Amino acid sequence: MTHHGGVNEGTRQAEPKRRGRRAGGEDTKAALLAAAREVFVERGYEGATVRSIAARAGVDPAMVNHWFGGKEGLFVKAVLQLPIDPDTLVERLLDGPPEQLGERIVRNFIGVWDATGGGQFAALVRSVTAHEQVAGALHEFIVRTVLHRVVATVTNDRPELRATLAASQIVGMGMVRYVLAFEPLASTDVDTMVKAVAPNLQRYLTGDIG
Amino acid sequence: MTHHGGVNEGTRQAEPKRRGRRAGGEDTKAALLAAAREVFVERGYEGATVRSIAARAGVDPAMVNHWFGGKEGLFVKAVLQLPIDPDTLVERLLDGPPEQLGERIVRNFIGVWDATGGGQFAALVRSVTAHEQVAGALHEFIVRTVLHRVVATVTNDRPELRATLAASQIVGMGMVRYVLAFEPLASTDVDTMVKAVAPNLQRYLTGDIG
DNA sequence: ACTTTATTTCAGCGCGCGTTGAAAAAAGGG
DNA sequence: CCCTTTTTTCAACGCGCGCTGAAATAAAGT
Repeated sequence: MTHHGGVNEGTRQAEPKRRGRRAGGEDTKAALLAAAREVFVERGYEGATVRSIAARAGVDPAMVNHWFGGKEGLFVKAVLQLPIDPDTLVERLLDGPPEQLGERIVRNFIGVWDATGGGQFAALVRSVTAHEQVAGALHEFIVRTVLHRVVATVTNDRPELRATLAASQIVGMGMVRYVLAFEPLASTDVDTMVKAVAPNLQRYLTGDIG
Repeated sequence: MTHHGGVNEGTRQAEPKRRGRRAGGEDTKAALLAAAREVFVERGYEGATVRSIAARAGVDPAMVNHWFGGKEGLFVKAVLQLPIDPDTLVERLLDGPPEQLGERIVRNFIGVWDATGGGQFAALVRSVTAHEQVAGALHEFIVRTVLHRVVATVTNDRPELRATLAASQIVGMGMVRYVLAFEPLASTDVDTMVKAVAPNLQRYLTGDIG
């Protein structure tokens, strides 16, 4: 992996990497973003090094500074970017009968995060340590801009508590499915998950919670 | 959420530090463990530095190597140690009518982790990145040695799925309460939590999950 | 073809990390 | 009291980190 050494003598025939602009079609920025998502997921913010990300992208570490202003900027662009627009999500969740809200939430949640391979969710969670803003972002997204608005349309009985209760089930599902990967839940298909989880979610949203 | 718990040795005076053995009564090992728990919780494994832990304990960084053989050893002793014996827990959970299993689980879970200030749970979760063994330990503890055995006493309908579903609700509750600290759930009293969560847990354990 | 601009590589700086080994100071036994 | 053992501090090592500035090269503009 790490071949370094200033040996000038011997059988060194491999010519040094060419400098200058890349051939057209190669996208350094995109390669860095993809590699960053992978490495941040695998190793967390502190554990992921700029050098390792650049290496996976097949690119010089200095590119991170050139394109993203540093590790922090790359992190924000790569991980903190949500895979779906909140307004679109709320709209989709409210499109249908209120008594199937739980089902739509489970379906959309799994649909969205499964599409990213779960990596983005894991990255968010694993980054909570490194950046307080991540916990804030999760709260802002999951609770305030989505669940709160959804809950408000179906009841006005302790909407904040109901929203966080629902969040606990959703986050828990994400943790077990994407971060901890407990089987069999991690591999269970969407329909089975819906049948199992949606009723509980529905109860948090509209049922009797004491 | 500036939660300062535990040892109050933080304000060590800038006296001319003398060498050699400490005066009797001071326990360097315990101070390091307490500080380590705090810092690992706050910053994760990679983010927590040996120097910062030692500083908080009011002790020289070299003490980490002397007493625990290094950062890794300190981490294992401080964080990976579970706050309750699994067998005791299972015994307590099974002591009572099966239809109140959900309630007993919620009560014991919150009771145990609240007692540590939630710090230990947060530390476990935040360490999943750094050490694969942590995810394994969580699975071993939550699912295999506790939930599995408990579920097996009440049903033989897909016990593994039921156990992981229950785990998803429990882990989710822990995440929202201790790691993400979403309000109002993070500050909700045990009885209210029981009324809200226990029925859903009960359904995962003994109810119709499709 | 020549100039300009955008992109990339490279060498290396300064810093903080985990760790080490020796020396110093307290405690304990004869 | 001296000698040994235990505990602690200290100075410093080697390493890898994020980041920088200049040089090199490809692409684009005229």
